[in-house]
Amino acid sequence: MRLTEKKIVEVLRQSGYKITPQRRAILEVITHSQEHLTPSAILEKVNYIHPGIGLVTVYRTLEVLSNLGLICRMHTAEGCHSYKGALQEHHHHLTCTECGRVVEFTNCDLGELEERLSAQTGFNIESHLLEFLGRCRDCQKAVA
Amino acid sequence: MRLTEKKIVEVLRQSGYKITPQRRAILEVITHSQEHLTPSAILEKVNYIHPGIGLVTVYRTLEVLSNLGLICRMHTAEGCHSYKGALQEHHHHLTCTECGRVVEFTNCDLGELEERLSAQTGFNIESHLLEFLGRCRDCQKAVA
DNA sequence: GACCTAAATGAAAAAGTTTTTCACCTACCA
DNA sequence: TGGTAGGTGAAAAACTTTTTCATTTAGGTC
Ligand SMILES: [Zn+2]
Ligand SMILES: [Zn+2]
Ligand SMILES: [Zn+2]
Ligand SMILES: [Zn+2]
Repeated sequence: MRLTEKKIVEVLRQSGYKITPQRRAILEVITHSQEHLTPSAILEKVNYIHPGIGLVTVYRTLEVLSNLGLICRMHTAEGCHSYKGALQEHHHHLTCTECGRVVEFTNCDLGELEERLSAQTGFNIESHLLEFLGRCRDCQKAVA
Repeated sequence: MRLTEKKIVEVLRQSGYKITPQRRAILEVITHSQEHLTPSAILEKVNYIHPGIGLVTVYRTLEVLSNLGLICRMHTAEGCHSYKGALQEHHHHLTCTECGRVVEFTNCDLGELEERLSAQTGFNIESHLLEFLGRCRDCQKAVA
């Protein structure tokens, strides 16, 4: 079940955040939309409800909601760029969130899941994005 | 095996691209680095080898290399922002590259792969990113 | 080696996104 | 009904990415 506006407001209040008309407008847009929206797209929709709201407020609200896990932040195919020499084979990355070290792995085994999803949704799946995040051995030691 | 600078140059030439000193410098940086690098980070390193090279050239070269599949473009944890109301459960997305429609799924089954990677690399894996891209039923029809 | 041309480059400007700053405002609690 | 911590908007700053255009150059041809 998707979180309702009411539930989100409740969590915000419990976490000590104020419920402003701006935040309500942003919540209304997000909870009523099926698609993923960029901050500017959210602003555009919010302005129908609450003209004059600033993009800054959208950014700030999204950050709060995101930190509380109340909205989900998605990685768009374009937009975040970091590059590395390519392996010839299909592969993915395991990245250390502490030091940035990257390990590659080639056996992603997503075929079965992909088939299941394809059958369930009717999508013709063309590619996938997979990435693991964690802490490498050294960085684990460093903390201990 | 990672692609060597020599091999990349060969493919570039075969594809009709010119081999300029700027491109060589960029290739040298990318093929000799273990980490993922942002365009600015690449420029910084390139400038040791070839001072005066422009950031624009870096962007242009990365695009060419990326289109030819000679480098790999990675999604960084920050930087690409699109938001949606959250499901309460852990979930991922299947997105239509044509119309943007998004389907959520909750059974990602990555536990086994995660354990294997963890054992192999010593990483303490904290989270993962998974996303499928394809064409939805409607968009498949539209083409046919 | 000199010449030609399509492709590549660099500088500058434009466009777009995200963050910072700061004076003013307001939700919410006592 | 204050008081105050937290929130807002406008403007500016900081970045990233794209576009434009005049100039240069790699690589093929003679
Ligand atoms: Zn590390
Ligand atoms: Zn894979
Ligand atoms: Zn579609
Ligand atoms: Zn998952």
